[in-house]
Amino acid sequence: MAQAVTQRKRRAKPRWQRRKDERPAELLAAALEVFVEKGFAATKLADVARRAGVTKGTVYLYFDSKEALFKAVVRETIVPVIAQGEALARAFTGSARELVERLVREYWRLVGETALAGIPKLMMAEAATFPELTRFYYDEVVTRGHRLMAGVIERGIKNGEFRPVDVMVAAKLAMSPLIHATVARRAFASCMPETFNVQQYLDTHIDLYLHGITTQ
Amino acid sequence: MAQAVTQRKRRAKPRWQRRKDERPAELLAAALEVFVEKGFAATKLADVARRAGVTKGTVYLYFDSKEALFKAVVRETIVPVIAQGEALARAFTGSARELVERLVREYWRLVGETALAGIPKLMMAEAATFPELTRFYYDEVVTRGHRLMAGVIERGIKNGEFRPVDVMVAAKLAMSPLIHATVARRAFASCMPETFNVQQYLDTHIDLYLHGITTQ
Amino acid sequence: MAQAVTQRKRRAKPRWQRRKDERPAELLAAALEVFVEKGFAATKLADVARRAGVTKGTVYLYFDSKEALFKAVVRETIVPVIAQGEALARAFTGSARELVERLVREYWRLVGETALAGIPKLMMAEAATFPELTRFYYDEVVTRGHRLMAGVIERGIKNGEFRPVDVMVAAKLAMSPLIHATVARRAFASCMPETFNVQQYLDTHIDLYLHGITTQ
Amino acid sequence: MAQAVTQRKRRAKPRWQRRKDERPAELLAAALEVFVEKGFAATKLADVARRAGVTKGTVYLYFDSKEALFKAVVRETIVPVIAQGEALARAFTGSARELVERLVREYWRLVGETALAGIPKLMMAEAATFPELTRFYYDEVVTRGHRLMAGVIERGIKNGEFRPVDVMVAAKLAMSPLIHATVARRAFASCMPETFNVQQYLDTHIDLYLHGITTQ
DNA sequence: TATGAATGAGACTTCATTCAT
DNA sequence: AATGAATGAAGTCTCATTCAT
Repeated sequence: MAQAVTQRKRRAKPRWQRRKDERPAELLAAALEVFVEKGFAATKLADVARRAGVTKGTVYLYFDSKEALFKAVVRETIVPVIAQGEALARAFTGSARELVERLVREYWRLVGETALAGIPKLMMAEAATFPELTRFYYDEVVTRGHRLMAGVIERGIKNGEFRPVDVMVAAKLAMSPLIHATVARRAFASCMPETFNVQQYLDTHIDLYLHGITTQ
Repeated sequence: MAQAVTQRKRRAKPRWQRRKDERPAELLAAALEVFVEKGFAATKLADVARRAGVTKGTVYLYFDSKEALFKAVVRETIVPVIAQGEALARAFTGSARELVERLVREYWRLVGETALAGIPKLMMAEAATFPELTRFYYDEVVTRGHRLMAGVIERGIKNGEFRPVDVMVAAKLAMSPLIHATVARRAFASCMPETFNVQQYLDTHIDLYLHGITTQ
Repeated sequence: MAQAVTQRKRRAKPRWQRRKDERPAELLAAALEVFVEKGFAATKLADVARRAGVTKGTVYLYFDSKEALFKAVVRETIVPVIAQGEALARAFTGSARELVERLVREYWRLVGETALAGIPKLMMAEAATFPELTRFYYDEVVTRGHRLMAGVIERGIKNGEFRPVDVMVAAKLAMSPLIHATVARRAFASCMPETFNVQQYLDTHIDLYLHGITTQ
Repeated sequence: MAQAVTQRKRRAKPRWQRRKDERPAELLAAALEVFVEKGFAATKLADVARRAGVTKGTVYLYFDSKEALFKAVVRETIVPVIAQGEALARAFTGSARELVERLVREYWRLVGETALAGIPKLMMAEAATFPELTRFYYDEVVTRGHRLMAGVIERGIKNGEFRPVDVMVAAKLAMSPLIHATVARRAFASCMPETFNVQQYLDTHIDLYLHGITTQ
């Protein structure tokens, strides 16, 4: 009998659980989704909380304010991707052409078609509201990304694969169709015909771009 | 009698200027600025009103709601530009190469470096909030713009200037660096080095793009 | 018929009225009552608003914040009383004894038994929360009040009515039973027996105090 | 087996100290400090807990609620002082004059300059919030204190030391400068000049008061 | 036509209280 | 016995919208 009670107690589903360690990541993931969908100002913390499976108050155990949550979303989710790209470039042994193609496809695989795609959209929309965060993002993501690609292009110019061009400008032109597609795909998701084919878009970009930059 | 009325009108010193005709355009211009700067949710109608030189209440004499104002900003400011582009293409007599270049530069002149640059940014940011407006924008601006460029590319393929490619995809690739630059320039205005040179960006885009799509 | 409509329109009681000029004073009066009753932290602005016959939002048209409202309550209601006391003393031509008695009774008439009685209570309770306001109150009310009374006592000493004592200390001792009664009466209103007689308290204080300070 | 248990106990380093007996007093002391400093509504139980060296949850092991804690602070800290005063009076063998002076000085020694000084302040500030507690305090502290002093004065009248006066009123007048000083000293601590001399205030009060009440 | 005072719904944030650990 | 993560009610403050003037 005592045992029965014990068992019932043990089995009884607790109303909530302590998850001190997992909560921040769960909250960040939920916040990313909602911020991307609604924008910063229109996001209600109650929605973020609900999506993370907690209540409003809990958010404040882990983040000081809505603004702090927003900043954490950007700061903590995007930088690792850049690092991955840099590591990829360092380890790569093939031609510059191949590396450009590889980086483009990786960007899409890691950002364009994942939840991270929301980050560029957020920054475009909210940059003016968070100047400090924007500076961080511009330095640690935008510029660093461009430099990564510029390095590859420079290698290609040096070894004769590519025509001589301003490498930073060329890097921006390699990335901008990707970033635009990332942002626009989310914005116009409901409008796009089923026939729109991202892979074809990527393939054609790579084709035209490499065709355009290659010697001869 | 008519004279009496006239006299009364003339005598009465109006407390406010009647500007029934000019007001809407002034309000739309002010609203565009503020919406672009702050986003829809963070925009205060009082700010819009102040920038237009009137007070809150006046906005409601011309627009039913903040949402209606926002929709009007988008609907009434962007469509004319597309029409201009289409007219340009119809009238153009040179090569497809030249027309592509011309359209790119015109986009920048008419949108990229004017107040209209805010519209694409707004749509990226607020698309999810206004599905109906987004559908309108996608059909009447995005798709129509792409079709315009696609027609030019098709012409180039047919007359042997360009390699055979999917014309809608190629059109998107011709435009996306422009649109991305339009949006990003606003977002990162405060971060960009003085050395960033838009003309060089446009020149290089045209150069690489045409180089990439041209036969041979 | 048209006239009937007009009349009905004119008669119809408006849902609210514009009272730009009267509102601040009405709000301050309502706020004083509620702050005194509940204390600063436990006061809800909605209560203040309701008591002033408006809604929450209206309070913010006239005061920046709850804190600003609190400070205004103190700053704008108490100083005039001190000035009145000072004027009284200046104009008085009788003996020091008579003036002490007169000031004591005036304090009670103007503060002790009016809504202003709440101010000393508020300051005792909230001093630690508003250091700057407390400094203001201490300088402009407490000290100024003490100096006023000290001046009278000094006059009494000089003309031989009173024994030589430290005039500031004696002034404080003339006032403290008044202020304490002011504060305690509110706090213990519901506990005090009907038999408690403020006039007797004042009479006895004046009697004992003057008896104590008078020569011989 | 018993040994095994012992060993396990000895080895296990207890995460918390068991202090079932000391805790309540520690919590009451901490609570008194914070309640006095901030007022009831603005006091956070987390602050009280921290000052007592425990955490929020622990408070609830000893007190049912914030309100219960507040009431306990008042009920359990002040009554003993009254009892001390009563004992002092009973045991006193000197003149009424001397006893009045002695009680005044004892009040200051035991309340005015100790942590207990906060209690009167608290009651002034929070009386309206806790009617039942206020009734208790009024009966068991205020009235009892007044009766104590009134008894002494009555003794003085009977044996011819004092003039015939209403003894309860006179008792209140003996105490009110003390209580006011107790409360005001805390409130205006930061404003008071270093030159303010409590002893002189007490001395003068005793001097004037006894001078005023003494026969001839 | 224009104003801006007034409204009131709604969001962020705090914190007393509970309860899983 | 003690902790502190989680809850959720409640309050401050904002701002789109209305309406008396």
